[in-house]
Amino acid sequence: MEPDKPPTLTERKRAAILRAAAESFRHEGFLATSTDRIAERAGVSKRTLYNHFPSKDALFDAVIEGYWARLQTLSQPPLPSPQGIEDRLVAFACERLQVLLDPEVLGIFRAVMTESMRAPELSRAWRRDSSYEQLLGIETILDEESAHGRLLIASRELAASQLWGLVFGGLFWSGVMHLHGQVSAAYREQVVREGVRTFLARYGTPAESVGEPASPNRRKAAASRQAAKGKRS
Amino acid sequence: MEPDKPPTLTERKRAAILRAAAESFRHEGFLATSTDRIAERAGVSKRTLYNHFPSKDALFDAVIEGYWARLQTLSQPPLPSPQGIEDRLVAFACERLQVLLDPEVLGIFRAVMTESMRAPELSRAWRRDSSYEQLLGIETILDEESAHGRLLIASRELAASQLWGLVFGGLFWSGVMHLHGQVSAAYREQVVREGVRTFLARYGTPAESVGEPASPNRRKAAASRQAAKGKRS
DNA sequence: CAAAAAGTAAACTGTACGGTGTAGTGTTTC
DNA sequence: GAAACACTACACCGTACAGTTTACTTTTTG
Repeated sequence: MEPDKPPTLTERKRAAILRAAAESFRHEGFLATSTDRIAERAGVSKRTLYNHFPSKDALFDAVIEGYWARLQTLSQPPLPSPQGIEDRLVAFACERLQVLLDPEVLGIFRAVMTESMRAPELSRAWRRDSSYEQLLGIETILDEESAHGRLLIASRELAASQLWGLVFGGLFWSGVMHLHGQVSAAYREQVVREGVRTFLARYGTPAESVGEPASPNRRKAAASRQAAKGKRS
Repeated sequence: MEPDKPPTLTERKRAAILRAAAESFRHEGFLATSTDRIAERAGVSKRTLYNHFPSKDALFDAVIEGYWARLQTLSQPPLPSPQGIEDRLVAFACERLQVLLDPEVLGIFRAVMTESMRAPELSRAWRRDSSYEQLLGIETILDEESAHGRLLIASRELAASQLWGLVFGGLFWSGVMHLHGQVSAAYREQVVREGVRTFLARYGTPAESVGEPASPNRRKAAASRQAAKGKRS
C-alpha cells in the first residue's frame, strides 16, 4: 500500500519482541523460554515486553498466529499448468515441501504440538477449520486435474490424504523428529517424484502416459474399486 | 521364567515410580512435570524416588527406554501368510497401527519429540540404529512378499517408506497433533485398505489380481522406472 | 518546545522446583 | 531378634521464573 513509511519505534520494538520470541520458542520450547531471555534477545526492557503483550501465553499466541497466517498463503495458488501431470504434481509438491521442511516451520510445529498437550486452548488455530490437505492446496490441485480428465478419483479426501502421505509424510516426520539433518533438494525431489508415480499408478488416466519409454497396456480399471466415503467413527 | 515370586517392596516402589512418571510425562510433558508430583502419584516419598533414580533426567531416560523396548517387539513377527497379499498387508498394517495410535504411545512420541529439541542426548534411542520402517517390520514383510513373487520392488527403502506414508502417515500425524479424537477401528481399516491398494497399484504383480471383478490388462511395466537409490545428501 | 506516550534499568514479590539432609519407622534377611 | 537396608516425613537450600513497581530518560506529536 503506502511506500513503507519508516516504522515507528513502537512498531520496531514489537517486531523485535515477536522475532526474538519466535526464535526462542522454536529452539527451546515454550516452557524452557523465559520472558527475561526474550526481552534480552529482543534488545528491549522486560517492562516494554509486558506493555505489548499482557502475558507470556499471549505472546506465544501472537507468534503462533503469525506463522499460521504465513502458512495460510500456501493454500491459494496451485500455479498454472503447462507441463504433464507428473511434472506438475512434482513441482507443486516440491514447492510445498520446501516450506514444510524449513527448520523454522518445523520448530513451530514442534512447539505447537508440545503445547497442545499441556494447554490445548493455546494454538487452537492449528486444529480448527481446515485439514492439512486443504491447507496445502492438495485437494484443489487434484480437483483441477480431475476436471481435465487427467485423474480418476473416487474420494478426493482419501486421495488427497494418500498423496500427502506419499510425498510429505516420510520427510516431514523425519524432520519433525530430528531423524536426520537437512536433506538435499535433489533427494527431496526424488522422493516426491517416486511418490507421485505411485499415486498416478492408481489414479492416473491412460491419456496421460506421456513420454514414457514403452508401456501401452497400463491401468484402465485402476479406479474400479474405490469406495471409501464415511470418515471418522 | 520363575513363576513370579512376589515382588519385593523395593521392586513395587520402583515400578510405581516408573508408572507414575510415564503417566505424567505423557500428559504434561517433561518440564511441566515436577518430581514432587511424580512421587505423590506413585505413593512414594520424594527421597525414595531419588534413591532409585539419580535425577529427573535419568528417570525420563528410564521411562523412554521402557517404551522403546516395548516397541522393539513390533519389528519381529510379521505373522504367517495364508491370505492374499492385499489382506495380508492390511492385517499387518492394522495391527501395527493399533499400537501406533494407542494414546499412551502417542503421548510418548510427543514427549520424545519435545525433549529432542531441548536436550537431544536424552531419548537418543529413538534416533539411533533403525528407521521406523525397520522398527515396524515393513521392510521384512515386503522382502517376504517379493521373494514369493507377489511384489515387484526396485528400492525396498523407498517402497517401505511409501507404504508407511500411505497407511500410517495420515492417521499417525493426526493422532500426534490431536487433530481429532479417537478414530474407529472400522475407519482405520478402511484407510489402511485403500492405502494398500494404492501401493499394490504400483508394486503388485499381475499374478495376484485375485478375486477382482474384472481387470486383466493391468500393470506389467509398473516397475520399469524405479531408480531411487542414493539417500541423504 | 512542551506535554503525552513509550521505553529503560533494576530492585522486588511470590511461588515453584530440583535436589539434599536428617531423624526415625518399617521390612528383609541371616 | 538383630543388623542391614529401604521407605517416610519434613524441613531446607539455591535458583529461576512470571509479572510488578518505581523512578528516570527518550521519542513522538501538536
